Amino acid sequence: MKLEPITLYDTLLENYGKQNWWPVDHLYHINNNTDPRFEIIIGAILTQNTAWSNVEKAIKNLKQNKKMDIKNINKIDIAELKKLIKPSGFYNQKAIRLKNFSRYLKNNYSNNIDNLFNKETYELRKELLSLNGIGQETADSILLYAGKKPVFVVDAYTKRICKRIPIKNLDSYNDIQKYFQKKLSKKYSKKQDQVKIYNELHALIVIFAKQFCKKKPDCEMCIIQKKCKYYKNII
DNA sequence: GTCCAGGGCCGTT
DNA sequence: AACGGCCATGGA
Repeated sequence: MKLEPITLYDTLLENYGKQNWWPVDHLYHINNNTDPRFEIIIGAILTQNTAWSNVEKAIKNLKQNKKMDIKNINKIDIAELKKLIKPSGFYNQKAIRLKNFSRYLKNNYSNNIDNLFNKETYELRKELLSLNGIGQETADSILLYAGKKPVFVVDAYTKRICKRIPIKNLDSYNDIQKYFQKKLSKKYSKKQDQVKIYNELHALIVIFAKQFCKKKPDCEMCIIQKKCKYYKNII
């Protein structure tokens, strides 16, 4: 017995509703003209193994200092950048990673983010992965949430529920990603539909796993216990 | 005080 | 290929 990705999606959607990620600060965009894609990319780097509540503090600091823009990240003194993003943790390496990306966008795409996302998706993915500080999840988050590319994001939660529920007994990032994309694209063949469901499902997995399928799971209240082998084994 | 968070890199097997 | 140590803050 296993839970199909599409069934997981339907169940989570029914319980949580649409998430409409990436969680950008909408109030900010009313008062500013910065491209939200910058905020998504910067947030994707800042949230590496970090609680989003801490990332929000760093983002707020960047905004208050008008640095929520790749061009300004490129100009800012790195010591100042470290200070602003400090609440997000791992701030020494993350400052370098933000600098890396900003230099990359300037040198290779003339600071034009449309040029970046006009590139063929898997060519761009390979390129992002070659940057120091951009791994698979960060690259795919950038491609999906900023670039609207049909790429499913796998994270620690996805890996956990894959094994625990189970969905399919897979370990590697690529295998899990391929499996979800194969299953979901069967029902959603159009690119924009895939973007939408990959977007929603990843967001739903995050809130679901935070609430129930934690490292120490809260199975008693879990919304998918009936479909979960792990739950059936512990009762 | 302890645990953990929307990872990734690097060195060692 | 796979694994362990490391990076750091703030909330539960």
